[in-house]
Parts: sequence; C-alpha cells; structure tokens
Amino acid sequence: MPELPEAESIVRGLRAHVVSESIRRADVIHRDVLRQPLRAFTGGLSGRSIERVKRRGKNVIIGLDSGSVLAINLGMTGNLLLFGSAPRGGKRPTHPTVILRFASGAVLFFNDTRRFGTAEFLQCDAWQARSDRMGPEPLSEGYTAARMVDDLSRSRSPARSWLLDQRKIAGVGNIYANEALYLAGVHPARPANAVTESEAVLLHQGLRDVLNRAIAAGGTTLRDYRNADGEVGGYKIRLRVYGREGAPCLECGRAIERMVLSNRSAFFCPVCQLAR
DNA sequence: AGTGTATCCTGCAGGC
DNA sequence: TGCCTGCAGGATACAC
Repeated sequence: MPELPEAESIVRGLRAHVVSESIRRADVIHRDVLRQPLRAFTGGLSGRSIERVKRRGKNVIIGLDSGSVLAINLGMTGNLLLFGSAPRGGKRPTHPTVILRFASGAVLFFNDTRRFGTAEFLQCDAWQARSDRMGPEPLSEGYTAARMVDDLSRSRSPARSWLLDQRKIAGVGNIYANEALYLAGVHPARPANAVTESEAVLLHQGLRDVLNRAIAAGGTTLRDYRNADGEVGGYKIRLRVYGREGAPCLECGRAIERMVLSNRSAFFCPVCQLAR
C-alpha cells in the first residue's frame, strides 16, 4: 500500500494533467469504498471542475471549484490511473472502484484490489476538521526534531506503533517506519517516551531522508503500487530491514528479526537497534 | 492510554 | 496441478 511517497508521486503526476478538468460524471463500481450515500458522492462531484491536487498524509485531496474536495485514501492497494481516453481491453484497470469521466474525454480510475481504500466527497470545513485531527507532515518545514522529541515524550506506545499513528505524525506507513527506526538505531518496541533526544534527532533525520529519497525515485513498488501513469515506483534502494527477516544486517551481519506489534510485522536488527 | 483481536477484501507465495 | 495457510504498503471498532 502506498505510504506518503507513493501518494506524493501520484499527486504530482495527477496535478500536471487534471487541474482545470471538469468532471462530467462519476461512476461507482464498488459502493463499499464510499463513506456516504451514493448520491451524495456522485451528485457532489458531477459538474465540478478541479482546481488543485494535494496530499495530506497518505490521502490524495482533489480540490473542486465549489470549495469542496474529493478525498481519497488509497488503503493497501489503491492507486489512481489516468487515461487520455477510455482504455480498452488489456489496458483497462483490473479492479476499478470509482471512475471519473472528464469533459475532455480523459478518464481517471480509482483502482483498488482489496478495496480498503476510501473515496469521499467533503465540504471544505468537514475536510479541514478531518485534517486537523491528523499529526504534522514529516516533510514540512515546521516539523523539527525538537517537535518530534516533544511529541514522542507524550506517549508510551512502542516507537513503531507511534510512527504508524496518523494522529501523531501523518503519512508514515509500515515500510518507512521500520526503515527510519533502523537508521536511528531504535528498537521498534521501545516506548516512544524512552527514545532519547539524540536518537530522536536521528529518527527525525532518517525518516525525512527515507521519505525524500523515495519521493525522488517516484515511490517504492513492492507488489502493486503504480503511479498515475501506471508505472512502477523506481525506489531502487534496498530496503534495509523491511521484509528482510533472516537476511544479514547490512551493518553488522546479524540476521534481521521479525516481531509483531499491534498485529503488524516489525523488522529490526537485534544488534544495531537497542531495545532500551 | 494502549494493546490484542477482529473486520473489511483479494491475491500471491510457499508447503505439501 | 490443486489445496491450504499465512501474509500483505491501512484503518477502525471492540473489549480489556
């Protein structure tokens, strides 16, 4: 599933092509991705034109001329695929859930195999309220190491769980959470408030580095992520711990271990990442 | 406050 | 080849 870098790559690709497009109609293939009645969704979108495309955390936000937005959470397997005209045959996305048809003839597919993603038409204040409940953007200017130190000190959650909590920090998913903890030398189960200040500085830097590098390369494709043009992510750096259980740590050679925290895998080097 | 569990879905890899 | 199990980039509700 897409995390922040993948959502950012999608946003950049879309922005170049759909701003000022007018939505002729919205077709909903699978209603279970909606969080509101069908007509509130389709009625809100039809006839609107797109003024901007933004990202907030892992969400793609399509700003409309009415001041309202189409908010898309990509879930585990969601992506947005844009075509200049209706695709036929083998080019047609395999798991369309919502299809936006533009006045120009271009077509945008919200494709989502597992349908854990969501699509929502929201008035601007409703979206704002939602956004306000999310934590800071890790790549924003204002997100300093000092802010991260302070926020970490307020929680006893394991550091990996803390990083995944969108209310604490926005856009971090399981891949980059694990990678950043490795770079900081912090064990995933370490309580957030037991992360030292110097470690938090490394975590802040490591997180921003790994996110920036992934964005620069157009995202990471593990299984099914594609950008708006249907291309795989080019993030070629070897993941250092994620998915590497049993493989040697690139620093010390010890086998990478896997543990489960809050029902999700965490990967770490038992030597390089200190539990306390 | 924080955790484990279950749930929503489909697909794929690996073991037999 | 087929069947079965476990696992997957997310998020939420629940009981404890």
